[in-house]
Amino acid sequence: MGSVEEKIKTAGLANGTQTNLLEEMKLLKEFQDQSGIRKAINSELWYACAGPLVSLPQVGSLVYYFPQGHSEQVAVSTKRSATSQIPNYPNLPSQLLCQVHNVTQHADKDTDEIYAQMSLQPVNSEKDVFPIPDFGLKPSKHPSEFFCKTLTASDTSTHGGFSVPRRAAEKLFPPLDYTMQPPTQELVVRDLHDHTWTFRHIYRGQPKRHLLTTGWSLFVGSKRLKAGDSVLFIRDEKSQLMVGVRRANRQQTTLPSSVLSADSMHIGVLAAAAHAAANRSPFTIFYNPRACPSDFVIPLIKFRKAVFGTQVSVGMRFGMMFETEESGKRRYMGTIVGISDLDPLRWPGSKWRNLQVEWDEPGCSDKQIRVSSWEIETPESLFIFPSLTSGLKRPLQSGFLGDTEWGVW
Amino acid sequence: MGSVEEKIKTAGLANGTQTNLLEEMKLLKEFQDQSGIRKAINSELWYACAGPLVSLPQVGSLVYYFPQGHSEQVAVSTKRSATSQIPNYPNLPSQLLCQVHNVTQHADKDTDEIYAQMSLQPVNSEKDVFPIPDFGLKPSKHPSEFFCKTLTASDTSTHGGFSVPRRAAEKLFPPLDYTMQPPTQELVVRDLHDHTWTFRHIYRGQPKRHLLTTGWSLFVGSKRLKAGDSVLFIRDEKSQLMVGVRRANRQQTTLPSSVLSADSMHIGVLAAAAHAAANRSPFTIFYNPRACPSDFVIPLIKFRKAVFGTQVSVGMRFGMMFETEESGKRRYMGTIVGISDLDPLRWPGSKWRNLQVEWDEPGCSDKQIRVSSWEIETPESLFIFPSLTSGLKRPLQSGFLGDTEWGVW
DNA sequence: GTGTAGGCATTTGGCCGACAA
DNA sequence: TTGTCGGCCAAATGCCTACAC
Repeated sequence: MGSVEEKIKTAGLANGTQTNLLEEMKLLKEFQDQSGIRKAINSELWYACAGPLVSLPQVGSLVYYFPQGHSEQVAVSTKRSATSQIPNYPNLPSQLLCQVHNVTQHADKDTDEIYAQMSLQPVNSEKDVFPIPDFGLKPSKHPSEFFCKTLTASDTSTHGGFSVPRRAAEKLFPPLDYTMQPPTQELVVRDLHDHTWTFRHIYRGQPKRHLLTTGWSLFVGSKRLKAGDSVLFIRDEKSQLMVGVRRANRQQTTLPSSVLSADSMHIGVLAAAAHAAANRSPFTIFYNPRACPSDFVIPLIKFRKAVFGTQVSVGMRFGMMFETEESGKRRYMGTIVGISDLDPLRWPGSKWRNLQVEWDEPGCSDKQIRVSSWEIETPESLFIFPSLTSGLKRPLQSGFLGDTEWGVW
Repeated sequence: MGSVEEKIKTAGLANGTQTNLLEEMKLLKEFQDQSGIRKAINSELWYACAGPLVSLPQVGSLVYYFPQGHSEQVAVSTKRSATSQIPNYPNLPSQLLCQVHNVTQHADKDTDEIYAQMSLQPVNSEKDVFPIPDFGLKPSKHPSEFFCKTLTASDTSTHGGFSVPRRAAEKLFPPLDYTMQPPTQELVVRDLHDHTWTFRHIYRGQPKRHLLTTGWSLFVGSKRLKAGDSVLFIRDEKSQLMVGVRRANRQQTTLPSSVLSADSMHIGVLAAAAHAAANRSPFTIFYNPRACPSDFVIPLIKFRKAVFGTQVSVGMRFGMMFETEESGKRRYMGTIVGISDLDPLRWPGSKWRNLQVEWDEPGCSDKQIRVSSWEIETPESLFIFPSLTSGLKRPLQSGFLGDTEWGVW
C-alpha cells in the first residue's frame, strides 16, 4: 500500500497536464481500493442480486434522467406518493439529458439489499460532453454461472442444513471426490460485503443429494433469512464462488427512515434536480433496482431508438420482459390501448409511462397498466416470434429467444 | 369500533359549522386510536427514552423553526454536512415563526429509537394563529418513577439474567412476598410498541439480590441489546410498569438510508421549509432528540426570554444542562468568548449557535463550542448558585438545584 | 430430485450460589 | 451492593437416514 502512496505523491509533484491529472486520479482510486476506504463491491454478484433485467449506465455516457421515475422510487420507499404540498418546478423538464459521472454499486449492511449511487451532470446537448475515464469499470455483466433458489422451511429451520439443487451443485461447486465415503468438501464463499462464509458440502442420503451442513445455519441466522427468501450462488469472472441473498417481496418494507418526511424527500428529489439543471452542476441519486418500479436513468441510445425509431399507436401489439420467480426472463404480451400523460398537470407531454396498455394474460393484474416506450418491444423486433403471442405456454426452443443466456435452466 | 364509525358519519352529515368540524376531527382521532391505525405511543415512556432534557412543543403553540438546526440533524443522520452544492434559499429566514399543528411520538420498529413528527405552519405574526384543539395531548411529562441501567456483560450474556439495582426494584416493582422461599413474582411490562414482555422477578443469592431471569434473554435477543446499551423501567401515570431501551452512542449509526443522497436531503429540508414559508402552508418534520445536537423547534416564549430578556456579552458566565450517564441532569459552567455568525454566507445574522463559548472543565472537548442563547442560563438565574461555578464537585444539597426532580439517585 | 420428520449426540441456554470488588 | 464464575440440568441445535410426493 505504501508504494501506491509513493506513486500518488510522485504523480502529484509532476506538472498538472491532463494526462498527469488522470494518472493521479487512477492512482487515487487504486489507493482507495487497497486501503478499503470504499471497497469496490463484486460487480457480477451485484448484478446477480439485482436480477436479469437490470443494467447500469456506462460512466461517461449520456442518459435521460426522469424526475417522475425518481419520485416513484421515493414513493415506494416511503409508501407515500407525492402530494399536492409538493411545489412545481417549472424549469425542470420531464426528461433531463445528463452525462454519467460516476456509478458505484452498494449493498445495505443490514439487509444486503443492493442499490447503486450515480452522479449525473446535466448537459445542454450531446456536444457538451467531457471525456470521462471509467477506470476500467466493466459494462453491465451478468454472471453466466449462476443459480438461485427460494429457501424452503427445511432450508431455514434450525433442524437441518441446505438442500442444494443437483444441477446447481454440479455446475457451480468444485467437483467432489466421489471415492470418499461420503464425498465431502469445504466451500469458502464471499458475500457482497466481502465477508467470508465456510460451508461443509456433503453428498449423502438415500437417494443421494447435495447438502450444505456445518456453517449454513450461521449464515441463515446472520442474514436473518426466512423461508421464501432466496439465496444465490455465482462464479465470477475469476471463477470465484460467491453468495448473495434476495429478500422475499413481502419483506421489502424499507422502513420510513425517520430522517425526512416523505414530502420533503419528494421535494428534495425535484429541487436537487432543478438546481443541478439550472447550474449544469452534478447531482447524486440512488437507484434501488429491486424496490423501484422502473429504471429512471435511460441511456440516450435506448431512448432514441424507442421514441424516434418506432411509431407507436393505439392498438399496436408489444412484448415486455419480466423476471421469473427463478430469476430468469419471460416475455409477456399486450396491446397499447392509449397514449396520454400520466400527470397532465405537473408533467404535460412527458414520455414517462405515457402508454396505457392491456395484458393478454388474465393473471397480470399486478403489472403496470402504464409503461414507457423504451420498456417495450414493438412489432419490428417481434415479427420473428409469432408463436409467442399466446404467451401462456413455455416456448420449446427457448434458446432461440435468448432467454437462456443466463439463469434459466 | 363500529359505533365510532357511525358517529363519524353522523357528524359528517351535520352542517359544517366550526364546532361540528372539530367534533368530527375528535371522532376521527378516536377512531384511529381504536382501530390501531396509528396506535398512540405511551408519552411518558417516550420521554423517559428521550432523556431528561427533551421536551416537545404544545399543539397550537407558537415556535421558531430553525432550518440550520434541522440541517444539522440531517448531517448527523447522513454523516455528511451540507455542501456547496446546496442552493441558497434567499426567501427562507434563519428563523421561521410557526404554529404547531400536530405532534406525534414514534419509535423505530427495529431499533426502538424514539423520534417525533411535527407539522408546522408558518405564520406572519402572533395574531395569525388559529385555535387548535390538542385532543388532550398532555404537556411534556417526564415520569417521576423511573430508573435506567447500563447493561453489563453479564446482563446481556446468554449465561444468566438481569441484575436489578436494589433501589430500582424496591421503588418500581410490585413488592415481593418475602415469606416465600425464595420470594418471586411475574412481571408483565409493555414497551413502546405496546409489545408485552413477561419477566420472572426473583430475590435470591448470597448476598440476596433482585434478578430478572426467565423471559429476560428473549427481550435482550429481540431488541438486540449489547453490553453498554441501557434499559429503563418506568411507572406511568396509570402506575403501569413499562420498559424502554436506549442504544449506546456508538451504535447510533443511523445508516445512510439509500433512498436519498445527503445533498438531496439537505435540499429537501430547505426547499420544503422555503415552500411552506412562501405559501403559509404546513410542512412536516422529524425530530430525533437523541441523534440531534440541539432542538431546532423552540417555543416562542423561551426564545423571547433568551433573546430579548437578557443581554449577553463577551466574558459573561453561564451554565448549561447536560444529561448524565445515568439519565440525570448536570449543569456545566462556561464563559462566552465571542458572538458571531455560525455561517456568515448562508445565514447572516442568525441567532442559531451564534455564541462562542469555553467550558470551565478540561474534559469538555466533546461539548459544542457554539451554543444558542436559549440553551443557556445566564447570571440572572444563576446568582443564587455561586458555589456551582467550580463545577467539578457534585453539589451537596442537590435537591436545592432541582436536579433530583427525577431520575437521579 | 427434493422436502419433511424421527432418532440421537452434542452444544448452548439458563438457573443457582460462591466469591470478590 | 452487584459483576462474574463454575456447577449442573434442560432445551436447542444440528447431523444422519427414512420416507414421502
